[in-house]
Amino acid sequence: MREIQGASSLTDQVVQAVREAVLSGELKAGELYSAYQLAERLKISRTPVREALLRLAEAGMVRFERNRGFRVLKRDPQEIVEVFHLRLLLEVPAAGLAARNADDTLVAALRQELDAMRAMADGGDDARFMRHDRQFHQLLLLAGGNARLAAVVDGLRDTTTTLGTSTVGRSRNLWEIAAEHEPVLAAVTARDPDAAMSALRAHITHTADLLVGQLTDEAGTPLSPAQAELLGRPGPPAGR
Amino acid sequence: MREIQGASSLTDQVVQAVREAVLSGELKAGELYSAYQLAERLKISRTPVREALLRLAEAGMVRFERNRGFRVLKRDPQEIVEVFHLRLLLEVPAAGLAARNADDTLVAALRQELDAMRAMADGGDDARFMRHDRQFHQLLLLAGGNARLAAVVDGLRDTTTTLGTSTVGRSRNLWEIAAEHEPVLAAVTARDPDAAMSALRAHITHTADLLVGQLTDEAGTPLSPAQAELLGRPGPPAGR
DNA sequence: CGGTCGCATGTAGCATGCTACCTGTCAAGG
DNA sequence: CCTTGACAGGTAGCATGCTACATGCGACCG
Repeated sequence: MREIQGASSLTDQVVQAVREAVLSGELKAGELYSAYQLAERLKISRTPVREALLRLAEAGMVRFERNRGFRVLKRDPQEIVEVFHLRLLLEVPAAGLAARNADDTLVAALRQELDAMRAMADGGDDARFMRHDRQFHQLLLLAGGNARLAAVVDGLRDTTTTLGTSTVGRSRNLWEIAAEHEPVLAAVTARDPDAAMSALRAHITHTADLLVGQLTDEAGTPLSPAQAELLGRPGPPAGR
Repeated sequence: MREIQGASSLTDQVVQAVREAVLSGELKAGELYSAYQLAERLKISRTPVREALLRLAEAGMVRFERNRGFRVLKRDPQEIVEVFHLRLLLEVPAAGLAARNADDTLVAALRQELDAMRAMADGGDDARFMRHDRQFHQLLLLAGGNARLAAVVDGLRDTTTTLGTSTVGRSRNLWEIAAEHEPVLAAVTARDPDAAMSALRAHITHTADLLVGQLTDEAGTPLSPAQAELLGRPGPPAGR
């Protein structure tokens, strides 16, 4: 018996639809929209639309403004920095635990996702690529033994996904990103926690740099020293 | 001009009410309830009740069962371990950053919260004590420079708060808990990141032990080695 | 011509109607 | 006595009605 459950609810579908609309630029950040019109456009009632927006509001993607509408929030560099700081703090140690506890099933599953990522990179299919990327990280995090940690990181990805796909020179980056997962997988295969941690740290840091660069190019405001420190100093300052 | 905004919504009030009801034992974990009846009991319509429950469901406090009702979820040791593992990963480094960046305003604010905690411990006022405890941690985390990190931790506390207040021999523990904050404050005052981190680590670990002990006493199932490892090995294995 | 106020418009938030469906019960049939 | 199946009760999920209110615009007044 399979669980269906997740895909069924109209609310869930709207959440997905709004995410994609923001990604595709159909809904622009900073702009004001109405749940009324959105419901009409989707040919459903206002209730599931509202509930979906409430969920997205809690995730920080939109904000309700009483009697005016809802606003798609802008992502500023500060936010990206914060999200990736969190990801470093959480994913790096989790990868270490995963490498320590790894079994062959995990290694095989990770390999499969990585292969899939490469295939999607060839095809230039951003969306599918991201799905497999995400799945790769999820597998790793779950293997770390903390399901809630995996859930938190998954939520964090939602907030950054809002940015992505500047659709420019993307396919080359896809290959680079896929390549960065290889050392992680190798370390897990070798059951080497330290190597897994540093490989993942490099990967996440690089991803952050790409996104931050993309945003600072647009906005023209460079990163503050304090922001840079969050990304450069993921763990306890370690050195005394 | 002051922002009011937050406290107004009926939905928010219901969220608060349900949290308190779970705490007070009015709503029992594992039991099945209906949004219908809850709305009737609160003398409001079903919509805000439903929206509040949806928010709590996302936070992992309740779960909807289609056409049956919603269930208040049981907290098992595994979950507590996961939450505190996360708190160690997030709060400890944040405390280090806070100590590094601390200014006198922060120190004064922390001192104030700690004093308030002691006063509430004297009065045996659990609820208020927890508010100041929470505020102490929030101040520290925000000083770490990552607002989102602070928000995530705040959410984590929500899920554990569901447990608390076994109301037994509590007042003595309140004093102990307050005392554990003293070294943290001292380290921040001295701008000593390492000391702040180890003090906070000790505090969080101790809190986790108390809660886990409370649960294992009830359930009789001791912690698995894997679970213990999550709490004992907060950061990157460090050595090496 | 500049400033104020009333009003039309549109929205979030709340209340309520409606439907499909899950579950427990109980009676009929083996 | 056990199995089966119709049925009543109750729920989540969705649709829709209703209200207070925030805003922009234009008329009216100074």
